[in-house]
Amino acid sequence: MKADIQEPVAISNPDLEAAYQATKSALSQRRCLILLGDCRVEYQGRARSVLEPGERIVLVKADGAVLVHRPTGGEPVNWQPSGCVFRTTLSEGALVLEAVRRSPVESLVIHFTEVRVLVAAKLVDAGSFSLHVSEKELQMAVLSEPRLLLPDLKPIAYEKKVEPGFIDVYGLDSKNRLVVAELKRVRAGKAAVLQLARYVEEVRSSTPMEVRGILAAPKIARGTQRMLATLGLEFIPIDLEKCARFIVSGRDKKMVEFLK
Amino acid sequence: MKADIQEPVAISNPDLEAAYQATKSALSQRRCLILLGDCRVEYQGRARSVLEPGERIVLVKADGAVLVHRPTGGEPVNWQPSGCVFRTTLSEGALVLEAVRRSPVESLVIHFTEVRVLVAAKLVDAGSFSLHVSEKELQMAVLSEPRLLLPDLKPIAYEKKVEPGFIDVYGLDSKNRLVVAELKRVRAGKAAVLQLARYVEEVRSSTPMEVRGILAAPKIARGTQRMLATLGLEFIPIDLEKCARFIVSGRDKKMVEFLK
DNA sequence: GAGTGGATTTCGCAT
DNA sequence: ATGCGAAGTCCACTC
Repeated sequence: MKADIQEPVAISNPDLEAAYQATKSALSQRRCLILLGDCRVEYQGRARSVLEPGERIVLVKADGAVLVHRPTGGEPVNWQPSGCVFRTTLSEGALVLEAVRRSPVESLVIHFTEVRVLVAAKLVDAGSFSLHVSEKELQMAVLSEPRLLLPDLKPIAYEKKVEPGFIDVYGLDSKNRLVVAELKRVRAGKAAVLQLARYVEEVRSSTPMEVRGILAAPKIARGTQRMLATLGLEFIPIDLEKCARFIVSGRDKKMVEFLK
Repeated sequence: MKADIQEPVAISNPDLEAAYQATKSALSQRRCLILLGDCRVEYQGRARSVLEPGERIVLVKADGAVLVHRPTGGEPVNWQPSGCVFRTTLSEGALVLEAVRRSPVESLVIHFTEVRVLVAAKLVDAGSFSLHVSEKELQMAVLSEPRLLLPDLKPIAYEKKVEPGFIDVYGLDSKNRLVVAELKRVRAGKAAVLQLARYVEEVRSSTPMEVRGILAAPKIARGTQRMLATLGLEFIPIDLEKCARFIVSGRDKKMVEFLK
């Protein structure tokens, strides 16, 4: 039946010949393919690796991305980014799947000696994905509602370039002190403090104005509080929940772009 | 049959009740679980995300890691690291899989309205994984064969602690100049130059000896060459292929450990 | 448990 | 293309 080609295929314990045919069919039709079984994996490219035989889950996606997953751990042990070219062969009692890509040249070769489950399916996925309160969105929220950071903050610029890097938020407070703020959406650590310190030092050396260095984050790592004080910087805790209410959309982002 | 419990299970188009039972069974037995079907995903924790309905592949590993993969792209759209606690429910005509973890508190909720394929299997994977020519192995290769870096290098120490961090390779050349080398297995960028500069500055300030700062990498980023010259540092291109021939095994690593 | 640094990081954005 | 910084980074290792 022709319609079956579009239906998901799930085969338990196929022999290698059947797995080979199903794999070639799935790859040529750009369907997603899942192979579960005993395999050996070699990678050569930016680095080199060998994964000795064992049971893994191999996922080949519609765009040619490949993932080899062991039974544990969140990350694939081997992978290949999308856009691979495939070669499937049956040789010496093994199903060999080779995924090669250019730029950089790298190849992933998977030898299956046994396939326990094979799944092939054309997936339809048009659902939108939205991630909220990213660092960028936090920045936008603060720029559109500066009181989230300081009640009397007037932003002048954002991502202002200074020698060590970019100042997240740059502005003035009601006492005409320059405000140099570093925003972190997660707990601020030593690195954030040092980053801020470099910005503040640079700004202070370039103006006679008083400069406030502000580290704004949900919380601060233990022990870094003292470092902040030593460097004459301030920590301001921010409420991500509250900031989330002021996240600005793409269109509204343009409203603060003139600050740049 | 009891033996079947250990065999991989692959079910096509199960109704939600069957999928629910199989999912609970797989999770309680800590088997790997693959669900392919139409789902909606919500994440809340360090950030927040919503993934509207569509067909995806959900992978739950034996250690409680969760991956939600769309039909394309190498990375999961949503995930949860290992060590999650699960709750599976059937509610309002949907199979709901909730994965929660502490520290940080975050939850991933997957609502399946349709399961097209379910696979559950206990995977046995004892195969070793070895990645060659890692930064560590490059370091070991250079320590065991210093001429890979300089024809006249005599290593004194490695990972030598100085204030800014650890010096990859520390030694002397035939003219009794101190050598401070920073190794990179990929193209060296500005960061590597600055890192090396800090080490060299520190060493120079602590000795009257002449100090050579050497950045060793397959190649160097455009524009950083000049920075190197300005800072009085050297760039030495290294051949990873050649280094690979001198990669030392775990046992041999002990041979250079006295340098530490 | 938290802190540090590497990664076949990947990804996105600006140059 | 390249460079630079962020990431729900993840991950391993140290303290």
